Amino acid sequence: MTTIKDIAKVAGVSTATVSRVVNNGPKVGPKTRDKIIQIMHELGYTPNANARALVTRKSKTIGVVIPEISDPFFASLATGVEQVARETSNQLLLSTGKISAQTELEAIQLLIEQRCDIIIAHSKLIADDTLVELCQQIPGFVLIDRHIEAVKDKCIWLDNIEGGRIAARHLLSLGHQQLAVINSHYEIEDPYLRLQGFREEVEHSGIEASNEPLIVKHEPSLRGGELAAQALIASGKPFSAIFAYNDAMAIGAISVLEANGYRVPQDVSVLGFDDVMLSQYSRPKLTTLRYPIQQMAKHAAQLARAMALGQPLSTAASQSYVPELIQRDSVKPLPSSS
Amino acid sequence: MTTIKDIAKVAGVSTATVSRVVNNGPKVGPKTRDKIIQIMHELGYTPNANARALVTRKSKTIGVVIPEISDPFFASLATGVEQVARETSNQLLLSTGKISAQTELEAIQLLIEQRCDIIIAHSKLIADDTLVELCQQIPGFVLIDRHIEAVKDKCIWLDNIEGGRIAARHLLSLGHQQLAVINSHYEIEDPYLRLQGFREEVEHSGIEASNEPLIVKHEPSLRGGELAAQALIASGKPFSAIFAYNDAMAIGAISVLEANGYRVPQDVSVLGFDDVMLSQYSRPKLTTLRYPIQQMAKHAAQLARAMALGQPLSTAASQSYVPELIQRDSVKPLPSSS
DNA sequence: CAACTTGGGTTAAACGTTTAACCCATTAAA
DNA sequence: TTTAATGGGTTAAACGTTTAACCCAAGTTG
Repeated sequence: MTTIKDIAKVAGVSTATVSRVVNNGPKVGPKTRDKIIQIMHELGYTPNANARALVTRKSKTIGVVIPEISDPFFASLATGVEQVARETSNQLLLSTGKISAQTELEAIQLLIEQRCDIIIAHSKLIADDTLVELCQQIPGFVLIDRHIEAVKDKCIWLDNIEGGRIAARHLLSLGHQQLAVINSHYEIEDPYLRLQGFREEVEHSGIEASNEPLIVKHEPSLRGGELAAQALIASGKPFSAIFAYNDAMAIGAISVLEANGYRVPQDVSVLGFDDVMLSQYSRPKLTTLRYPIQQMAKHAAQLARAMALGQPLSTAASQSYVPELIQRDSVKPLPSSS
Repeated sequence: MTTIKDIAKVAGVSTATVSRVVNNGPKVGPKTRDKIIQIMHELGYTPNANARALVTRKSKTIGVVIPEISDPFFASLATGVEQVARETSNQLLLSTGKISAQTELEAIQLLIEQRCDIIIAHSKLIADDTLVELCQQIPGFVLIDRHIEAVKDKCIWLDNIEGGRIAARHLLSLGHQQLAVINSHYEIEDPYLRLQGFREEVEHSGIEASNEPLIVKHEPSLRGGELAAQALIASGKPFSAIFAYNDAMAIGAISVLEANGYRVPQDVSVLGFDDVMLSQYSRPKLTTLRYPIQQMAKHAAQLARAMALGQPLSTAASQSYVPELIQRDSVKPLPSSS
């Protein structure tokens, strides 16, 4: 590949001068500039980002760690980060680590090796201590979807408890009393917190103790939702509304419900979570709680950038987000017949 | 950040020795090795990938260019590439360029600056010549979803014409005669080629000339599908089966059809294209043509890697893929009443 | 006219690695 | 005992940039 030296030789100038025209620097006359540009084109020169990063100690790349690309939720996350990358003319380095704390850590490690100035990590599995250390070591390191009190100004997260509360309040306000929850079976915080908020609100509402919510756990996927709904039906217990862990589970549940003669929302209401694009495509269109992940990701990236630059972020936006109820067609009031 | 020099100083050895333990090289005794590893941990050393790339002239990163991350189709593409990246312990650098030939080219340029050994580009807008040039300049450069005869051994593409034929054959074989096509309105090859194949087969089948397929174009999205279906209905012309440009359009069309009293598939059959995850989630589950994009992306990445390494790919797999008919519930035979 | 400034450069060090070319003890083989 | 091989290192150049520190000629000022 052509280097700056080749150009310099041909143009009969020093590499410093060539470097200056590449970077639109000062100290080079218009004549020389034109000549060099000309030669650069002829020789098909492309600057070497590695050499640059090495000497300037900044890589112009922003790294993202997510479990996987195909999940639309994480794709939204990446898109949010990509937007700020574009705005700040940075590159996007994407690292995935889905399986274990080990692979998540490796994914982060790779980004550090690349000397990303900015890193947005979505990690559910790595231990708090490790993450705290990373936050402290690397200025531009920010956590998304996770709340660690010790480094909370480097976290952007969703208030899952409040999410659970909002869900419960909505269902209760429509008269539903026989509630069911289809939760994720993963041992991470989110399902627990949502359930906690949900229960809190249910108890709060003075519903009869005998009517404690039915709870069933499965993999947070379409298939998991189907299985969960089957379990719910098989239990023989009555329910008029379901709060699902995410939209995929909600949609899976709906299809099993309908296959079993329940109409949604006439017989059973189903409330989703996340508001991925899917939920608009499903029929009935899904009522759900919007997880503003893309916006959060943008925020995270901006925060990380500010941290990396050492400038505190001016916008005083809260780092904790509250999901928003999106009313579509899968949740309806309980017929007042009872 | 700690460098190899710091380690060397503390350990009282040369940087060469440290470098060797970092890379599991030979020529270092077990005692020294252990000591150095120990020190590396204490000082929290992380190798600098940029410096490495500079001197070895290989970056261990594989670049992908796609229009956007959020589209599930492109997310699948990226996932395919990511799989090979993981298998070959490479990094994934993702560059998006959606709007114009200009931005697509910029996205590629960025990857070249990073000196990616391997680049998989999805480009619909850049002119043939430019791409041919890139293919020739960069050994590990491969095109996906595009077929340029001059560099066809660096292309992986779908046979769109055959896709159109398969669609037509399937619909015709079920007795449908009054056909409609909902196509993408973008001025790229794919919609034309599919339509071409579709028409070919229709003419071939000796259907009456008066029954030429109804054609309507819109943006290839859910919304576009809705609008297209409306246009179809408004035209007043009869149709019993629709071939949609992609699954999103198909689903949009279905919702409008049902809203207008048509039942799918009893009154109208709808055939999608792509088989994104969506199509399993929709109801009725979508009959569609599978675009094996993830597999193609894997293939492209392997091909690119082989090219970069100068080893011709051993597997003699064809570089052109044919979509596969996935039968679900949105297409049914025409009731033989007529 | 001496003393500055300014425009347009050049020189050379530095960034953090890798690696070819050496070097020096030991030990083994002839 | 000489020669050869082997293990365990060191030295120093190179990768492609950027940038601080110089340098010089041609104006400008006072």
